[in-house]
Amino acid sequence: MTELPPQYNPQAVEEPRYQWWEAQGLFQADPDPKRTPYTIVIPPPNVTGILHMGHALNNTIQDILIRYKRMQGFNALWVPGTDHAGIATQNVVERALAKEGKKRQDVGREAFIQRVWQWKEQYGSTILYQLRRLGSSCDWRRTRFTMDEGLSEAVLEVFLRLHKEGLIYRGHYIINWCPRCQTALADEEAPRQQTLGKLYHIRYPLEDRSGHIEVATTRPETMLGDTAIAVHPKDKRYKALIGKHAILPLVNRRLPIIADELVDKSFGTGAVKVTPAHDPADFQMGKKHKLEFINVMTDDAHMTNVPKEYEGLDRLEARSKLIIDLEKAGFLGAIDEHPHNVGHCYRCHTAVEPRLSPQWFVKMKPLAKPAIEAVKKGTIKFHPKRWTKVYLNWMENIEDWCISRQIWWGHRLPVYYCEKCEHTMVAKAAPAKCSKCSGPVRQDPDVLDTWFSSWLWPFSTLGWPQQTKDLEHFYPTHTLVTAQEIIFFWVARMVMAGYFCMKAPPFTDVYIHGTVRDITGKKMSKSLGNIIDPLDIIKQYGTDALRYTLVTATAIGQDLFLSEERFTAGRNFANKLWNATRFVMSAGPAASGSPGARQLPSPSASAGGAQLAAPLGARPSASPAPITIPDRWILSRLQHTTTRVTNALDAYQFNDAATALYDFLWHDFCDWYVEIAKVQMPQSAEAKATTLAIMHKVLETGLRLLHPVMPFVTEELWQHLRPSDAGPSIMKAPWPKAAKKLTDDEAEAQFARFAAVVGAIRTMRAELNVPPDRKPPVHLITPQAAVRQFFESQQPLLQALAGVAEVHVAAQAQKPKDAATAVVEGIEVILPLAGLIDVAKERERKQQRVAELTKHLQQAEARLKDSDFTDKAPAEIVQGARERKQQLEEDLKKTAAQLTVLQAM
RNA sequence: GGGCGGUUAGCUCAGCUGGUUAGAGCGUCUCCUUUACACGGAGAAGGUCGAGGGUUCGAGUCCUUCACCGCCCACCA
Repeated sequence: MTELPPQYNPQAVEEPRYQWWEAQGLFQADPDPKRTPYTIVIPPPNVTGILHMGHALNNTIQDILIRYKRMQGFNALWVPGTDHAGIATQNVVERALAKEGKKRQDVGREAFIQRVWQWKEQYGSTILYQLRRLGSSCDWRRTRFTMDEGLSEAVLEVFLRLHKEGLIYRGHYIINWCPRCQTALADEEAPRQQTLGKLYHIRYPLEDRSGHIEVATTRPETMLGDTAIAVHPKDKRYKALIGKHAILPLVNRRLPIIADELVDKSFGTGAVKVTPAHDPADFQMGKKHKLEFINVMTDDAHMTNVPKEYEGLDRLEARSKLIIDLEKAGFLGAIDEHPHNVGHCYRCHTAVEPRLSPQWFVKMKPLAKPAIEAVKKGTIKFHPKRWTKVYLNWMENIEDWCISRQIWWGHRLPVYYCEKCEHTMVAKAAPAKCSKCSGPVRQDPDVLDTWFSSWLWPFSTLGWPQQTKDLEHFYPTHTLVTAQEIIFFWVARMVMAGYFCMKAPPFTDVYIHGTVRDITGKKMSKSLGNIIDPLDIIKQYGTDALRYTLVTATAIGQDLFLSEERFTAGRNFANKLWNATRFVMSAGPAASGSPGARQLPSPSASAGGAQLAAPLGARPSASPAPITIPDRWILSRLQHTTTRVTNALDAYQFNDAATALYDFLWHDFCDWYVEIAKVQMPQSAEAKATTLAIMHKVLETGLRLLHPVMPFVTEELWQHLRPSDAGPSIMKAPWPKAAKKLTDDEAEAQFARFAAVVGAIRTMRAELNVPPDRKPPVHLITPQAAVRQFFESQQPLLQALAGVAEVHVAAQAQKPKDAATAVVEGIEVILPLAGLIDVAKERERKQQRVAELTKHLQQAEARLKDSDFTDKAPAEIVQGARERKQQLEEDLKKTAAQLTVLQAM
């Protein structure tokens, strides 16, 4: 046993300990039909990712679950991996190319993809190493990547199956187009930014020359692609115009005036120009009303298919010119300032252009059906429950999924076109020639949306489409831990894929945790500069501190607001445990090997309790040592804590589990029991042996319970305390079970009385500024013989913990002079302190106390007088109220008597 | 425009199925270098639980209206 330094140094412990765990193979799990599996698949971080607080929270929670279940004896598997993150990764490499003055088109597709792979090999594991720093106990042998061979096979397989069932089709769709990057962007890749734009009012003459209809637009240049004007069907102002035609200014195209409920009567003029090829809403109207789709912009946002004076102009040049021309021709109305949200390319910040383009889609409605059923039936449960509604609402209104992306990095669509006859073929490998006309074939240039591989993650990582042993044993997985942002993108789609491919749910429980925010409630983000870097925190405070604080900072599913100071709580807790262990170790070994050493006495059924009953172990102890009320109390508290922690973890109430352990280990164990141990141990060899055994047992059990939350410090300390018959690591130590026979209400009640008396004396000492070395005698007055007997037996403890000399226990109160007095739990506490008492001040304090007790007593009496209460409330509540009233009466009587004495002085 | 969450001590938050005198951490104040720990110990101050209404013997907890803060979804051109 080595000497422990007085401060816990996480830096010295964490990395070596982690490497040891990994080297021992403690994270590994293999299929074993004899054991019950518990599986988690990691939400794969982007391969470009670096660890942020969101990851830290997400993975801490998963690790807590996995470590907990592993200790409970489950065959616990946590599958790690990364996501190829199409656009994000392509960007990183494009930026590197840009430094060489090249664009991806300059190097070509093949070479570019080579570069991305090189980048991935070099940097793609960064996030995985960072997850190790966090203590994540993943089975790293099983690390997967969404572009791995096996996972790519799964992607092709599912594409083919969907296609075969008629669930994949090609169609036109309005997408976000970045004219600078020349690619389509998903909505989430084109975040909307508040932009101060202008709202231009333009007058379109009516065909019958009876006047004009005025519309409002933020993008006047799109008018060149207008093919209709729309109004709300119930808009009285325009009702008469529906079915008539207007003339598009400068172009002179004839536009039907249509009615559609999509139009907002209150916006602008209530009439809207319809440009089906350049606006998502207009697109819908275009389809519904069978309008013409005119694309008026090229890939780089220059005008095309327009009158020749505008042909080839940049979109913004065209806008300026149009405004001038409209003005000249008298078509232009008001121009208003108009702040609105415009999508911007997330990497170059260019305003995106909604644009019509051919894309591939998956029909979602048929896939959604079983995914809705599963959640409705409770096969899959959300925690907290409220997300169920969000999920179902989205699923029931699900739209088809656009799965094609115009980038290079990703799974290329297994779609081939004949160069000659344009026949379309879907196949895993390129067909040699067209199946229809034998012409040459080319592959579709697009790749699949990144989610098209991650929706297969729960089974593709276990080997699907092969029928593997892993799949058989570990699927369906159990808990999916994720953030609310990706319920739709990811969670919902995994459920659909699970039923489509496996005919079974991908997981049974979904835990949705909150978003990590800064102290002002903002999301942590680089651009806001409000990041707290988890790796910084790990360096400064240690991984356990980070984990503890994250877990206590959030109730189930609530967002957490972090400031750096909070992490000191976790660091201090780890240090407290460290020192508690130092003390226990220095007090003596747990007498390992000798019979009865680890066999704790259990509480006696007889009153008084200073007597030993049967030991915990199988063999009866040879030399029984007395077991005291505090002994019984701490063991009983341990049982309650075990139950509470277990229940909390089962209910995903991680904060409650962590708090329960903090309270127990810090307050019950360190503040009380360790101090008590210092008194008990010198009393006799037997007392010392028993106290030591209890301290070892309680601390060791507490460390097990805490291990899922704070893995490093608990392992380190457990290695020092480790009973000789335990396994090599706390990771494999069985999860503690609460022992009914050790729960002890009587000892808890007695101890509460004792602690209250100690507290009363301490308060009096503090308030009267009694010097620490002054140890007055104390008088305890109570008519209850059993209580007197108890306090008499606890004299040394009271002396040490309350800082008093002799303890006088009596049934009758004397009239104390020059004494501080208090009443707790019906016990009068009298502390003679000649020379320190300020009678006037004491009197005032006592009066306040009497007033307080009177108020509470009146409340209690009023309550009991109410026959509604006594009749309708449960008997035990009424009984409790009676007892409380009695206690208050007694305390009040005695406090009043003390006041009388003071008043006489 | 829909939906969801929040509003409890100076600050950050717990308080799960309604039941004694509403808790914690941090901060503040007082005392303590007591042989595990000053990343510590002992004690104290500090709250009409956002506002109104309702259900109930009983509401921080359930229902309802409102106010403010925040989030998600949606086609304000």
